[in-house]
Amino acid sequence: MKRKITLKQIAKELDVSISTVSKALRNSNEISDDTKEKVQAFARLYSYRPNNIALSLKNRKTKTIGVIIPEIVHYFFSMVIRGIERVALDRHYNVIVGLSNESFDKEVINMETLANGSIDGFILSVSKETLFKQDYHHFNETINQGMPIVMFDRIINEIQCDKVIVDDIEGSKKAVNKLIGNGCTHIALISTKDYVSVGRLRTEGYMNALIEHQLPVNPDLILKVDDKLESEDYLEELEGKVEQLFKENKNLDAVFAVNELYAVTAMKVARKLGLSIPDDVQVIGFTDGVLSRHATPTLTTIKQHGHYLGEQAANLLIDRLENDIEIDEEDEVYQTLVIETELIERESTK
Amino acid sequence: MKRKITLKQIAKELDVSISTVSKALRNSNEISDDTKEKVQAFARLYSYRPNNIALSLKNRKTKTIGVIIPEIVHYFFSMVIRGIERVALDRHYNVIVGLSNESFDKEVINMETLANGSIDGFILSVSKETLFKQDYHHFNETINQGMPIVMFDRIINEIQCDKVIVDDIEGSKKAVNKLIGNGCTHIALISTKDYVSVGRLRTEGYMNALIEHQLPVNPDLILKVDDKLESEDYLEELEGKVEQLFKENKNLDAVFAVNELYAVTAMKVARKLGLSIPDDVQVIGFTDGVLSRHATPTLTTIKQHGHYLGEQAANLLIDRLENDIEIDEEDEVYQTLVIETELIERESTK
DNA sequence: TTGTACGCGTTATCAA
DNA sequence: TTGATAACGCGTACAA
Repeated sequence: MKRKITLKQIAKELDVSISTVSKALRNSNEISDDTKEKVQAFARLYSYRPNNIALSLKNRKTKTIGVIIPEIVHYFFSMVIRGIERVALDRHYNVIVGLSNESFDKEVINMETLANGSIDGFILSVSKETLFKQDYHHFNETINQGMPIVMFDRIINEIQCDKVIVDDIEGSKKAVNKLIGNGCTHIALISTKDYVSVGRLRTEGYMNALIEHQLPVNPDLILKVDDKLESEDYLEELEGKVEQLFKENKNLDAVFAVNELYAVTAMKVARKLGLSIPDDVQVIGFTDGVLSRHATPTLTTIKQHGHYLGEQAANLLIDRLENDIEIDEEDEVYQTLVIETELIERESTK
Repeated sequence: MKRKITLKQIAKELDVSISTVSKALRNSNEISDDTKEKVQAFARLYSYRPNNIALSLKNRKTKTIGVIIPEIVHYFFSMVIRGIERVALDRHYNVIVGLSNESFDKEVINMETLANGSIDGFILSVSKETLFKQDYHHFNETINQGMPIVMFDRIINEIQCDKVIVDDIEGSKKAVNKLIGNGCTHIALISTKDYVSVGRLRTEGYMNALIEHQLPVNPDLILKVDDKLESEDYLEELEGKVEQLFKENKNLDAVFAVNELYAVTAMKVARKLGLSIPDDVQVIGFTDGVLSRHATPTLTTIKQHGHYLGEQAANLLIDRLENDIEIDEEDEVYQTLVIETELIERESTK
């Protein structure tokens, strides 16, 4: 077992100084061709690679991005990570992933451990608990320490940082407009409670579309589900509520759901009640994941382009890290990128 | 913007030496209570935290695990990451994630960048291309440098390292036994090409079960699909092949598929051909993911306990890292943990 | 009780 | 053309 070799060891072996080795390896023309040759050959033989940690310490930058997401077993978030990873690899950055698991405490802990020198900046999506508590001190502290943050999807408007969001309002409008265009007039909404920003925005888009088409906004058609962690019980409860929605609104002719699970559940309930999709009820979901593509019937969805979003977020962060011209003052300019959504039409709509 | 504070700055401010500060903060009884008080108060005020990078360099360990997986948008792999993360957080380790995207080159690059000091050890699942090429030099080199590897799921037997695998053979037997128990006699298998180890093992389990029940192994009932990256075309091709399987084997009364997608596809094709599930055809898949739980009908599956697998892998690695008694010689003892599978019965079987 | 010196691995600067 | 030294931030053995 040949341990990792260092400059010092090479220097000792070849009986030259450490700095000579260092320069020779970087092909400095301070060094004679002879020595360069010798050193490089030896280094190659022992496959020398500079130690990242030492470089990080010296350069005061780690070339590592910290990513904190609420949940990884989730189509959208894992697509975002894929996008971040892709750009990071291209631009020679590493990615450390922390999961908040929707918990405020874990989010804080994860951020604190990473902020102590392990990374150069954060890309994160805020946990539900944090959104609920509205306690944002950890974000502010991180930013105050000079560590940039890029928030995506679940963002906090008041925090001064770069943001990348999905065009939730427009996306929802697209969905509802499609349903209206198909002749639906009693369109139900299945959403989350309002403290989840994306649920709120998608609800807004839903209402905007109705209003713009002079259709009434009927509160009875709006179901806001408590978004607990997924469990068997939860699923039954969800189905129960959706079934109730259908039964109390016999004239319901379409459903717009703010995520895949709600949409698939709506289809399941509709089928159970003997309704045919898309003839009796048309359904559109948000997030174009595996569930939508393989549901029966296949689900029309609003695609968020999570992969692209991740790429944009990573570029935003790395750009800021590398333009380290230290504007320093209060007049930092932050961007908010909006990623367009796309309507993917499948069998659940006409 | 108050930049991260260091021992040096505290020392300067309080007009004491760096080591005094260091000791005071670690509550050394070499230091007077007065000084300790003063230093600690100051440190608290400026929320001093030791720099991880400096510690890593000093201790020659990073307390960071490198995880390389082929794909993140994948139920099983993301569950494994969740498990790894959980243990890592508990045991005060960070997790750097690298995606090989099923590519040999990316796997190599990712490992090389991480191995140069960024991490203490690897947890990884081998990419398909690597399995196909059978080029394992990067694993051997890493291990030779004294960096431990834990392989999971897609492993390589010849490599000397700890391993955690799913009990693929037994799991498949469970599935097929269940189908046989339900009276099925013409059980089709939809699997991947053989170079994917798990596909091969699951095929083996399928055959074992048949043989043990004195049922014939009929090659016509075995479909081995080329496992390309998921694309629209690929899906159509898959459906075509599965449909052909059904049509050429009218007596087919059950399908065992080595993943969710194949299983769901089988159900879709069966439905299209007017076959009822589970009355005409029963279906079982491998991997108990979202797709299975929300398919129609819901899918009976073999659950792999990916979360638990991840936890075990992380514990195995960290145990090895921390028992650094340097056995050094050839007589290292490596373990292979086998994670039991579980049959989750749902609507697609009787 | 406090401070000095050293080393972790690297690079940059300056001296030889 | 080469080498010594300092610095990145920390902890610790040893000296004062």
